[in-house]
Amino acid sequence: MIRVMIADDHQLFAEGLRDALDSQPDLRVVGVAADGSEMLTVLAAQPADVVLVDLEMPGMDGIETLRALPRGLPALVVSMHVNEDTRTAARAAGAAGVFSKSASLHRLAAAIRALAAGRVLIDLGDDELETVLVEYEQPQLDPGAASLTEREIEILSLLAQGVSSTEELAERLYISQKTVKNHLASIFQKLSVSDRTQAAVEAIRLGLARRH
Amino acid sequence: MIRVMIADDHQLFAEGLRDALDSQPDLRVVGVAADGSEMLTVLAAQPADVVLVDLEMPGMDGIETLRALPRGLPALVVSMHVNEDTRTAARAAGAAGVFSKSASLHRLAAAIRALAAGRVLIDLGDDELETVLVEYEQPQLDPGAASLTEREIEILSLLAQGVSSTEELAERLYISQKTVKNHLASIFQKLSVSDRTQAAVEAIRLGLARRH
DNA sequence: GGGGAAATAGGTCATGCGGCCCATAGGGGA
DNA sequence: TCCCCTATGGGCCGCATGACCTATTTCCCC
Repeated sequence: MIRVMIADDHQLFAEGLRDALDSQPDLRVVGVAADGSEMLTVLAAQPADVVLVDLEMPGMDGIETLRALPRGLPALVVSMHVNEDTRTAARAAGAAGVFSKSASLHRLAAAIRALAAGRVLIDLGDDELETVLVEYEQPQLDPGAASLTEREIEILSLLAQGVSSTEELAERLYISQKTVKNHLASIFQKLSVSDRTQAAVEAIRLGLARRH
Repeated sequence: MIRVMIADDHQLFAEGLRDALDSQPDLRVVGVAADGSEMLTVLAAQPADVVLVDLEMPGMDGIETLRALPRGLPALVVSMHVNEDTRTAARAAGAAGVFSKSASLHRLAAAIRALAAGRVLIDLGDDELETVLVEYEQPQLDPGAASLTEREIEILSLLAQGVSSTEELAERLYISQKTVKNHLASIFQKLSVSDRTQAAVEAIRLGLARRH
């Protein structure tokens, strides 16, 4: 689980980003601050693995904040307007990457995973950056969840939508009820749960509810 | 269920807001567009009850978009910088409300509910606006969910956390297993579901997972 | 060509679950 | 005062569920 902290004075943006990143199964936003000094305060009480910093903030702005961050804590700059000047300034202040607010959530999540894994993105060319982001675009699931088969994921997805009875699951998948029960038994093992209710809760947590 | 559509060229903001609003049990984001003309296209295929429009967009900007919207579709302007000029321009173009991106998610959700109920916020003074937002700050739950008792919500909350067996539920609440089953039966009726798996899925959808 | 994983399907069995009865105590509103 | 709702608890019953084991076909990879 990668712990993320956000510093941005636009509350709607920060709270929206928080919910969006929290809906990634391997990311967890552990704090939201309106400026740099607030983030440093929160960080003291609540450690994080990656921080997102807006450049334009009242009070302690992004560049000052980057300089004040603990060494070894990767910081991603997320700014409204990104150009060569801001990129140079962010690099000099120690940022590990720069993204525009016009970037996609998908790419931002990938960048956060890359930073948490120790990669530095800010010196990469466009092609290299793209390669790294593709590498990290999938959520890093728990070992159990990662070994789920296609069919198992399909059943979990239905469970997460409230299709709970063996009968209806079998009808939806055009297979016998016995096979459904076999798949469920396999799912229970892999997710370390003991019934379909816990499996459904876990499926939702893993973000398997929307697929297919 | 209030259907919401978002037009904003900052993809990260739009996607974050989408996930954040979707996590409100009574709101559903049915479309995200990068500018006004794209939103009009999406609207043609997918009706919405309220639209959120950014003022600063490339292509068809916010004011033009407001003018082009169907009559009777309430629009909320969500802009980076809100001042008297933008407010006047938005009102003239037919916006029902104006919010800064520094507003809180909580207030924005309340404003969306107010707009969906036919209220117009843009002409209100600060105190009046506050009164209306307080009135709409709670999610408008389904009739069934609204009549849940405290104890039933407590059980749903545990279910949503994966506490699924009658035995463990009884232990957690210091009551007999029989009472747990009675509460569950009552929950099934109110939520129109037939087992605890469906109840858990519904509880998570209603946002009951975090309480207590 | 052979080995392994995935998807399919069957059998058995104890137990948990949900449906439908009922009862009592307490609190709050008509 | 009386009634309704909530929380608590019980009994009974039929069936679904989960645990354990075996088997076949297909497909991919070594």
